[in-house]
Amino acid sequence: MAMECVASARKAESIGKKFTIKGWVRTRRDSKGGFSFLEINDGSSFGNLQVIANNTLQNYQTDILKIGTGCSVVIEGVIKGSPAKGQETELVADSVQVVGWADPNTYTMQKKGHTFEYLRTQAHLRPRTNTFGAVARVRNQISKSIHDFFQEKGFLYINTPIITPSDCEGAGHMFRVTTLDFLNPKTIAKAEDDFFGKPVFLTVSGQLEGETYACALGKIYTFGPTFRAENSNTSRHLAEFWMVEPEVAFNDLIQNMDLAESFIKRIIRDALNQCGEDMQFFEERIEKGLIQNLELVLNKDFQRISYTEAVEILKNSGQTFEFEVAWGKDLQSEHERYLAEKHFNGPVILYDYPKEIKAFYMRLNDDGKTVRAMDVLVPRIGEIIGGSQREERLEILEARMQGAGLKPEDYWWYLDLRRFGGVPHAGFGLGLERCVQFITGMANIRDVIPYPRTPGSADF
RNA sequence: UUCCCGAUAGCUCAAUGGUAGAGCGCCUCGCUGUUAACGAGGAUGUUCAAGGUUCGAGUCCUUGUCGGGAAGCCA
Repeated sequence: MAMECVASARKAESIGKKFTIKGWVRTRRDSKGGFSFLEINDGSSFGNLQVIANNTLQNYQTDILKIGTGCSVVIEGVIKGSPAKGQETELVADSVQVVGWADPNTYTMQKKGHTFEYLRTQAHLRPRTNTFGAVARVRNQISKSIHDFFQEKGFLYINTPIITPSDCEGAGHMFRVTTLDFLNPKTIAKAEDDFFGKPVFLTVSGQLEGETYACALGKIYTFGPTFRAENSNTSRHLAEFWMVEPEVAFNDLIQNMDLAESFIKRIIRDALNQCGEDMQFFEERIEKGLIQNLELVLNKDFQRISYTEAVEILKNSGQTFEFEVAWGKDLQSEHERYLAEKHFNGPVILYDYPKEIKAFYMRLNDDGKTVRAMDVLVPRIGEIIGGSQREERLEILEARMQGAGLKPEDYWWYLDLRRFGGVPHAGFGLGLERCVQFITGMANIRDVIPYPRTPGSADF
């Protein structure tokens, strides 16, 4: 990393070296001592590089004194130790070239605090702020950790289709993909006339296709965009989000839990180690106690209890919940948060849920009432991972599909995995944006993806 | 989708039914190895939209639009 960027220029080992820095001005402060301070950011680190621009520069009066927040510049100079507090190094400019001006009367990114609500209307410029720069870097690190984690374990990265004729969950609304013009009814004919000759949708999960590759190649993961047309208006839902879905042949639910736990811990460890300055910012300005909470999750063994045990704990908790706790009912957010935040004060994995509240493909237990499902709950977020051991027995799977109102013949290829060389296998899904929320402490999911897509809103 | 809250200067917000305000940002000047710099002065308004009540509406009523919070669904 001998690149000439702000991140390296800020390090003491760069003192004495000649640098060319290309970036955007955050602030300018003039000194009547005969020079100006410029704070430059180029995205390579959270902190800015302080530049000293002396009034002996030929364009000092004509350009430099007019530089404001948002201007792009190319600056050449030598890195020196900074005589004042606040930064280790500074760049003493030999030349300052303004590449692009930013009119301070119309430029919407001001030097000081904007609300996240306002910045959402400026999604194209918000990456120039401290917060969104930090989110982008941490999100990138998480994506890298995801690939590193699985690649180092020998998983294959599989790209499952985004346009699909199958409905993975058997529930939930999907986005229809069509070339038919619904605004012009005269042209509408039949579904067979559509581009693919049948109804197709944007994927809600790559799991089923992922299973086919796991049942051939052993260990795989998918990592791509996912779409849900649910009318969910919350700080934790997007219509378009990114999901990671590992799938491992021959794994059972316990091995699935082990994988999920080490996976989460790897992401946390990398974020703390690789994004220290960004994480410190989130700790100080976004969520107090964030780092301590992450270290708690990193250092604690995840508690593992069955759904049935969880129901008993909640019933005996003495807490009054808005929603009733009863075996057979799904746990509500308040219940999950009580378990992760109050009762265990740390991450919890719940498993063996009633079959009625879980998907058809989860393996039925011998009790006939529960399935090999698991949810990983963490403090502050609640469910961050959901997964299961898959049903590998053909007859039971067919029966459960029919019980869920699905036609087994529509899933002939999925059932073939059970007909030919079938094996136990297990996997889980992690929503990337929820993971970014968990790591950064950002309260609203719309602020951890560059261009959020939510019901009634697809700007930019 | 349900419930609650909100919409006023570029931004964040004030304003008993009676003359439209402040802080920040911006501009000018001053001061300073400054760093959310500081001090003084200045410019800035279709009060979200459409109706209604009233002598008079930013303020009250109705509808709509947009935003936020909580819940449900989930990742």
